[in-house]
Amino acid sequence: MFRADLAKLQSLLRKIPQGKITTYGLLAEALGVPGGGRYVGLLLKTNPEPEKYPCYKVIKTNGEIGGYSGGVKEKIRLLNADNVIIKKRKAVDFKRKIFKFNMPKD
DNA sequence: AGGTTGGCCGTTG
DNA sequence: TCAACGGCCAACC
Repeated sequence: MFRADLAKLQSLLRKIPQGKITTYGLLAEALGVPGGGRYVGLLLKTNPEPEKYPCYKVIKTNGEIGGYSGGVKEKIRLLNADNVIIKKRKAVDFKRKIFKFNMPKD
């Protein structure tokens, strides 16, 4: 289950256009695990392949950066590179940068 | 607006 | 099988 979800996770993350971001909860829903935000974080932290997909685009629902395997500072820097302004470890106007996925029901 | 508490889902030992 | 842990979330103070 772990691997399968991770694969979907990668697929979803790759759909995120530059300048946009998403949240753990949102991803969880897209994965078919509503409320499993923690699960998503777990996936990203245990099987992190930053070279394969932009996991730094994933932030918390309230706009906070959350955490990052490579360090929050790094995450913030990457987000800034994606036109996402971080202020006081929170994303500015993140609400309109959130990318909505198509719920795969499969 | 910021800190704490309990609950969510799934993994791991 | 049980208990503890997470890159979380929402409700409460």
